[in-house]
Amino acid sequence: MMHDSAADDALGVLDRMTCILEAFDQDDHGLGISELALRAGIPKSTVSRLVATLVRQGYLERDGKRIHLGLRLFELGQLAEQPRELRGVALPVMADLRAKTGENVHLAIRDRSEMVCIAVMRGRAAARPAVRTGGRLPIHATALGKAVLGHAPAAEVEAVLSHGLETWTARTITDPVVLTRQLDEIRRGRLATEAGEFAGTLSCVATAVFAPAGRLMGAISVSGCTEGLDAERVAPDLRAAALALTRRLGPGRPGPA
Amino acid sequence: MMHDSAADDALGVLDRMTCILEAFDQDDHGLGISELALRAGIPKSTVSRLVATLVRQGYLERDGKRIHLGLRLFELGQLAEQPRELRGVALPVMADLRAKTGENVHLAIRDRSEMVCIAVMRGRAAARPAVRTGGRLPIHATALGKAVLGHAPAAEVEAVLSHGLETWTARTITDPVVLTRQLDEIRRGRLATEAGEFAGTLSCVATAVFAPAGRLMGAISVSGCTEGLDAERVAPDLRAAALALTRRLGPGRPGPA
DNA sequence: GATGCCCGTCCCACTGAGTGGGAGGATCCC
DNA sequence: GGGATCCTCCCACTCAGTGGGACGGGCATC
Repeated sequence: MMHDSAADDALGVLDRMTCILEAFDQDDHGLGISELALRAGIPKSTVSRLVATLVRQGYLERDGKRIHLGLRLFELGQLAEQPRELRGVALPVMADLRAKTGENVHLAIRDRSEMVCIAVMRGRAAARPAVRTGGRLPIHATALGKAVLGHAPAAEVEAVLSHGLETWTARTITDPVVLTRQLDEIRRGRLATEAGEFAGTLSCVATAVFAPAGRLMGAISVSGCTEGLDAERVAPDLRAAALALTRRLGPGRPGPA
Repeated sequence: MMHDSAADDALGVLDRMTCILEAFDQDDHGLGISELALRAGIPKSTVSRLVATLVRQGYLERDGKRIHLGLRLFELGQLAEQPRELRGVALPVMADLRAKTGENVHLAIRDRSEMVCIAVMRGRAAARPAVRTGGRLPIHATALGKAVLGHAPAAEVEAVLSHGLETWTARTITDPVVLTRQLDEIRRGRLATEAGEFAGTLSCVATAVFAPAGRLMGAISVSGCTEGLDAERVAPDLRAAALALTRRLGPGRPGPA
């Protein structure tokens, strides 16, 4: 039982569950047991049994043969610490920033070498945003990522660099030296920018968001078509938004425990 | 091992995990292992080990001794079928409804005998909304709940009634006959209303939301202080919003599989 | 700096929860 | 009706998971 040729096989029930949950992506409208078993790399009979349990718990739902992610995940997700802390206070600030700039506004949190998008607001006439809420972005190829990374401890920056800088477009920064130089400037107060480094025709300007105690929380950005977006124009509004966020994050808990 | 006096004890790892995740509620800012073990009713050493696994998977995060719900839950939650299907198309419609009425606007989905709130927008000068996004409401004591229940199959209505109608305020409807009569009217096309049946000073008007194929999706509501809210005034806007939602839900998949 | 308290982790012998190959039954399509 | 799929159920095997208790660290209090 449970012996693969390679060395990557999952061991516990929880790992199996994760494999199942992660088999879903945004454009599935329900998967069958067989498809799920295939994607998760787990025998069908095991998947069938696990799915039954997960349905009972509300993590999955099923409608005949179609299985999809359940309401309880949404519920729990709304209680997740970092998004909850930020989203509530950020939405009005983001709405204001969108009104002033007319562009797409994003709020994201760092997770290792990716950014997880916590909120998105679509600008008036702007391009379709590159992520949905809950989506992930590469940290080194986005303004949001660079804004956060610029204020992260050197060890963590190193971890990202050594992780390898994946190429997304011809303009993606893949040279650690170039990236490090940009991060230095960001640390000194410049806004993080990005032009076509992640998706062909999109550009973005971002800045880090701090809690009052100085704790780094995430980043907020303004983005739109590369031609239409004037970084100089949106800079003051973006900076003001970040400050407003810090203020609204309230007295908060003191720094790191 | 694992023998309780009562007959309610959880058996599998997944049940244990659920107990742990559900031990968190909205006003915790991180729990310790001991507190968690206490709430979940699981031995400390087991909790310690499970938490380590859940942290590795991203469902939990820990900062020193404080443990809280992790980003991955938020991520997965955003992929949950029902909220995803509705939220995206609903937000503009809700914003519009708020602009027209000035009151709080809610969108909710049914889960057994409760409604899960999928989106909330706070009105201009309105009372604080009674739920946050991701929160639950009793189905029989809210307009949102009654709006959905009015269009549910008789068997499901029966299940809710036999489940017992919990008292929330002096005005909560606890008589199955009275509730059934209201549901009949709602089925015939009346808007669902509620005045102080859930929370003392709040009132609400709601209507069901259908997909184009006629599939019942959830409900949308307008709510505010009992004195300030004029059901007659908001009714046309509310009905228009529900229709707009159906239209925006697109061709969609055909009815039940 | 000794005492007590509470914290979270680790150890390890025990065992039943979880496993998965295969049978079985339903459904659909050619 | 034959064949291809799909999902569930059965059941003997065994290893993943368990939890009592020992352990070491942090923090008041005396």
